[in-house]
Amino acid sequence: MQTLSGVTLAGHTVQGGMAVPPPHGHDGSEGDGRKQDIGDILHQIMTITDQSLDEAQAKKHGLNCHRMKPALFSVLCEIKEKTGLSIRGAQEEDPPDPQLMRLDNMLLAEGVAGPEKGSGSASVSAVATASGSPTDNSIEHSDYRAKLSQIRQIYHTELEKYEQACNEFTTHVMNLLREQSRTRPISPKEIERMVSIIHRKFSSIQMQLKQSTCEAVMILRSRFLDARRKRRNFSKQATEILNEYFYSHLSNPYPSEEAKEELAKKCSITVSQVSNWFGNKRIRYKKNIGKFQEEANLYAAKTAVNAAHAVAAAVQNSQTNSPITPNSGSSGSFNLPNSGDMFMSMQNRNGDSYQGAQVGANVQSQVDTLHHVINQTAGYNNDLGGNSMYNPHGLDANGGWQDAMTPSSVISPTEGPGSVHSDTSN
DNA sequence: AGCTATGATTGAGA
DNA sequence: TCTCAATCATAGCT
Repeated sequence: MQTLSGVTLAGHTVQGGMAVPPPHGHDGSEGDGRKQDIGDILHQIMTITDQSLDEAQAKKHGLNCHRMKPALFSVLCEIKEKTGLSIRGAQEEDPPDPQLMRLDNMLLAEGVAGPEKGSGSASVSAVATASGSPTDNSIEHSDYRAKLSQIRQIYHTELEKYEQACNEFTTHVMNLLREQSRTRPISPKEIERMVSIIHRKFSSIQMQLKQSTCEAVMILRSRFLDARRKRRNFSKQATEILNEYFYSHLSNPYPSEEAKEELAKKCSITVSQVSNWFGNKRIRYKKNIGKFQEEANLYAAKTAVNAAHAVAAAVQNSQTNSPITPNSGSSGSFNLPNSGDMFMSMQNRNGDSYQGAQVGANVQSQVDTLHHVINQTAGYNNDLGGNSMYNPHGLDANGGWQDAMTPSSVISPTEGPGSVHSDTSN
């Protein structure tokens, strides 16, 4: 309990020239009695600490019920306001902290703060766009998303905890101060100020939380980008699968979205990696066809052997009058002879499949084509120079792929396994 | 260490 | 949004 030296309660004059009007009543005859009352209250307040709790409680009650108590308290509150506490008054209206604003903006941009943005947060799409495949559902992206949402979750949980704690503490302090205001002069303004101090303290804790969240996001992001930048050669099997597709679709080496997905699955790589691979392959093949000649022949021969096996099986099937189609058993696989450029497809341009009675005719056509391919392959064996065998006819004079209809994205629905190309017909 | 092959990135263009 | 072309960065080989 603080003593208020220099306060003259008689006439309500305060040291320093401050004059406080009497709370109520203007009658001079009441002055002495009131003076007596106030002196009494002050005395009781000053000696309250010397007494036991029970006694103090009783005194407190007595004081609370004292008729002069409201007047005295309002005077004391005003004195407090106008002396020490008022000095800080002006400084307490803080402008928003620029650092906090920066952090808030950053968290918002990263998709940590603010409303949830579905599967693709702002940063994920930013990173994805930088990588050149915004719609790619690659392992890295889902991994990044998962980790980001983890950070987001932790951030929000912690924030909620802090806010809850802050509210609880504020309520507690306010109740305490209101309670105390019955025994000591505490103005509502003072309570307000105390609340704002509490809020400031909690917001500084929140700032730490925001700062570490930002750091976590930055680290995650840089790790994610580093992992992508780090180059690792694909497995031999993966390269083989990609090359097989490339050389069997040499007239139009633009896999459809579906084909890319399938290749990605088969090679255990991402769709964007497949796109990168084909992009690189097309450009490098075009730049130096001679260098790739041998590779091309190799894969042509390989495809032919696969074709032989498949057609043999198909012939056997048609002989036993089975209603099976050449596609059955491995539909969707681009390794099938009828999925590559070498062979006639079971599917026409509109994407409609030939059925039933047509099977025999198609098998015959495949056998014919196979003869052609096998003849060529034999030519390769007899002529190791080989340059005449694999004709890069897909390329036009301008370096573009001649019947490269439209890049995959446009034609893809009818492309994919079973589209018609003419690599072997020329 | 130097070289080549190859996966990834970037910017322009359609 | 996709592709091309140039380029970067690294793996793997000699």
